[in-house]
Amino acid sequence: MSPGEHSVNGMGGANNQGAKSLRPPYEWMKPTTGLPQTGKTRTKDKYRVVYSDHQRLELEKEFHFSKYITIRRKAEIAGQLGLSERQVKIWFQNRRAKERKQNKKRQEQSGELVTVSNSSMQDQQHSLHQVNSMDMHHHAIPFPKAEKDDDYSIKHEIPCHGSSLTPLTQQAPHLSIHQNSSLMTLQPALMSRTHGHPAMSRYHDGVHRSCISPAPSSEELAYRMNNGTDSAGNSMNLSGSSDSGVLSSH
DNA sequence: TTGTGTTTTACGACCTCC
DNA sequence: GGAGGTCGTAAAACACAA
Repeated sequence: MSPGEHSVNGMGGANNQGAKSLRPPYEWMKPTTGLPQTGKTRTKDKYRVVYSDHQRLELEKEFHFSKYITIRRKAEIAGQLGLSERQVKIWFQNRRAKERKQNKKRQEQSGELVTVSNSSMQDQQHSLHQVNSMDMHHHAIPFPKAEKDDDYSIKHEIPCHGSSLTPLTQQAPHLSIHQNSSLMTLQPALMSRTHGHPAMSRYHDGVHRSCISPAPSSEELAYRMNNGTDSAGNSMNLSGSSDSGVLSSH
C-alpha cells in the first residue's frame, strides 16, 4: 500500500472479505472536513475523495495518449498529481469502463454490432480480443500487464508513452476543464498519440498494442495543435471519447 | 428545496499471465 | 503468489427538473 493510502477497518486489500457488509452508513465514514483530501482512499474522513480539475485533466490527457498506463508512467503521474499509484490504476480502470459503457450505448443507439467510425484501432483490437476470449471465459481476458509495454519499449528502444506530464501540459496551457460537467474530454488540438500513430506492434498473442507506438516529437505536437491532424494527415477527432466537449480553450 | 438520475471514486470477486 | 485486467456494485458528489 502506498503512502497516503489507508484502509480503514480492513476496508481495502486482500483481507477485506465481507467488506460490503461493512458499508456505510457509519459515523466514521461521514465527512468531517470540507476539502477533499486527495491521495487517500477510504478513510474515516472521506468515503471517497473528489479529484481536482487539474488531476482529472492530466489523467484524461494520459488516457487519450494510451488507455493502458505503464508502470513507469503510473509512478510519474502519481508523483506529479499527488495521488497513489493505486489511485491512478483504479482511475484508468474506471475510465476504461466508462468508455466501454459509452461505446456500448452508442452501438445500441446505432444498431451496429461493431463500431468502427468512433473507435480507435486499439478499441477494435481490444473488442476482437474480448470477443474471442468470451469463447472460453465469461470474463474478458485483459491485456497483458502494463509492465509489458515498458519491457517492450525498452527492448525495442521505442519510447512508450511520452516523456513526462509537465511538458505536455505546458504545450497546451490553453486547455481547461469546465466545472459544470462531469464529463471530460480533450479538444482535438491535443490528441491521442495512438490516434495519431496508427502504426502498432504486435505482442506474443498477436494483439496490437497502441501503447508502444512512439510518442510524438515536439514538432509533431505543435503540428497537431496547429492543424488538428497529425503530420500524416490522420484526423484528430476523438468523437468516440466523449459525449460533450468539456475541456475548452480560453 | 427536494427528489431523482448520472457520474465519479473505490473496492471485491474472479480472471489470466508470468 | 502477485500483478493488473474486467465486471458489478456501493456510496459520495454532482446535475437538473419540478
